[in-house]
Amino acid sequence: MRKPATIRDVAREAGVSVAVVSRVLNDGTGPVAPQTRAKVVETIERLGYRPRAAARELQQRTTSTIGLVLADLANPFFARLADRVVWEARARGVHVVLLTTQEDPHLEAESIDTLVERSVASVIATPAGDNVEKWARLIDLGIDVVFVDREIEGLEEIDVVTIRNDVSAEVAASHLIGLGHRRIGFISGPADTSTGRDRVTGFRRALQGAGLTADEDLIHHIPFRGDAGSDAVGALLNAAEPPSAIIVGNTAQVRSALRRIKQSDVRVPEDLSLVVFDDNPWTELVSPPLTVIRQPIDMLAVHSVDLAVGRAKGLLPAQRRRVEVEAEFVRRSSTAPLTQHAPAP
Amino acid sequence: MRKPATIRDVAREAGVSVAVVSRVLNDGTGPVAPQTRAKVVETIERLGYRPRAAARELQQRTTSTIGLVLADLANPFFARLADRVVWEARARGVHVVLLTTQEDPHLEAESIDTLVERSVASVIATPAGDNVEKWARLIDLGIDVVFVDREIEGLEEIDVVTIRNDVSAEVAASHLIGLGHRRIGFISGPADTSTGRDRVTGFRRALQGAGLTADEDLIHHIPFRGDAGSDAVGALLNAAEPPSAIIVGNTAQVRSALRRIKQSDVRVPEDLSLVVFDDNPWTELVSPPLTVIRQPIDMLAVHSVDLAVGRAKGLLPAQRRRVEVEAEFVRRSSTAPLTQHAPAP
DNA sequence: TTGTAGGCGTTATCAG
DNA sequence: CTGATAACGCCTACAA
Repeated sequence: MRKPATIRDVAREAGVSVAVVSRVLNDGTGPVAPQTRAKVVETIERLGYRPRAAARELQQRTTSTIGLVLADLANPFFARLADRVVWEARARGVHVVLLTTQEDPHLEAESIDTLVERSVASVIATPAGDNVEKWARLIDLGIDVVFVDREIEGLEEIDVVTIRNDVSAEVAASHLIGLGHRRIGFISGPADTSTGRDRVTGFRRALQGAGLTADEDLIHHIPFRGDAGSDAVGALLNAAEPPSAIIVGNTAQVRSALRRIKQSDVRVPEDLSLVVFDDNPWTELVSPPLTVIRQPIDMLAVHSVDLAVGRAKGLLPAQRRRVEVEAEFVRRSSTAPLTQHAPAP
Repeated sequence: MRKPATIRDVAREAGVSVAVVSRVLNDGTGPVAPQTRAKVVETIERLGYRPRAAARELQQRTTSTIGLVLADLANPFFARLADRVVWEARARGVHVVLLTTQEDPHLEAESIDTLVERSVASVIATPAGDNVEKWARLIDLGIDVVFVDREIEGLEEIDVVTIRNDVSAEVAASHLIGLGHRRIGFISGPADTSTGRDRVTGFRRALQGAGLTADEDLIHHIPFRGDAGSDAVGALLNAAEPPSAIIVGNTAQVRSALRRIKQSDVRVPEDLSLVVFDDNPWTELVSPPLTVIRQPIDMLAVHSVDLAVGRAKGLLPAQRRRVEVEAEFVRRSSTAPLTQHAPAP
């Protein structure tokens, strides 16, 4: 266990001053004679010297690190988002500190504090609760925040990157209506989340557009965590007048919902048509392959990182930006035209 | 955008010296009178002061950050591992810098350099290539490394946390043999990875134990990335004498392999029994539900973090530690007794 | 083109 | 119990 070389070691070893070494380190900072540079570079190589990030960050005001605050990496949607964000960030030379909230506002608050301590350059987050003041404090400290996928109200200066949740839900519902379905169940996220609300809004709009009225009993707002998807499906299936189609607009609950459907004796799509939010590696592996709304995760990641890094470098106009990317409706085999209800044998 | 308060601001505001503030910050460092402490705490609260991590790290030699170097977050196995690691780390008050290698040794090498710069306390990694010298350098700098899931040779002082890959594969194969299968295909990871090798080793052992000889044509080493799983299945299915069962020991390729099987007209488990490595949220949602080897991700995470943090705090015996946790064989419906081959109608 | 010196915010070591 | 003050490693004026 050797103690790492410092800039001073390099300077001494190369027979120059620390200033010169510093200049070749971050070149463009000042002039360095070609041969001097060569000598320094060689020495750096030989000593295996690497500038110490902490020292650098202390002296500069900012960092080359961004914070990524996600709800839950076990959810494939967030996992793939993280994957792309890390990738895009690396391409821009920035590191990612990863924090998860498990949808818990308290943990989220803690995470925000952590990010302040680390004085990250900026933050990409899926807000979980209403830590409005906490987020505001970040902004106030000059740490730029980008909300991705979800958003919360009461914050002016925060960029947002998301799909058009209302439109996506509307498209899904219209598809089902076009197939003749009249009673459609909708399982959404919590009513106090933007996605939970917006998707229901779009759903309602589709119904209205078709001259239908929404049956409130068919609309379920359920938590992201836990196993409520199963219960919601159960309630829907056991309703006096059960729906002929269900849209699961709560990505985290798709699995739970699907399991419940499999356990029952309803057949998809013969007895029940199904559209779920978010495509992922297994939606086309199940039987039948699922009709889905596919979020363009790459785009979400690219824009988030662009904004986060761009803001940090101060090369974006002050005005808050809102980026809405198109989600894609992918029809597979879990949706079919409404038929006279023929109970399973 | 206010500039954040420093320890000096707090000291001045509270009418004490910075030393006192520092002591209440990390208490146990020295004595502080109760009322003085109260005053300081109040001031800290009022000013919203948070100690700056960079300054702290500069002065102390170490960090409360660990590096997590994973191959690919899009793989649910790694995603869930990351989720648990972040969780366990937080429970111990440490942060996680996440880096992905995409299985690329070059990116891995870069990642290691990054971790040196950040002077992380320790690193948890799934080694991708043979960056032996790079890893050795980390060790040499006093940064402890824990390999999880995989390992590479030539490194003495690195802790390893993994399942018993050979035994797990052996169990899977024995299960199939017990069902009467004689020709069993095995799709593994690259031959230059520990998992890729060990699983095949166990597979061979099972065959030998049953007095069978392995047909080398039925053993495929394929990359983790890309779509080779599909090709491997194709080759197996189209062999002159195709296997009656396949074990997919390459977690990342399960999906690809499964897709290919679905496209073909072989029925699972009637025509082909199937065991795959690693359980995940969708293995029981597909038809038929898959028989799997389930890795105890929680355990992998707990032990990795324990080792990483424990080492960093220097409270572990010097000797390298090797933790092997039990994987679980979960029988579902994708395996069945061998029958006379009855081609699909 | 190169070198010197001050400071970034904390912690730690001593005296008071 | 409390208060100066010297590091920690790097960057950046400012001098030479």
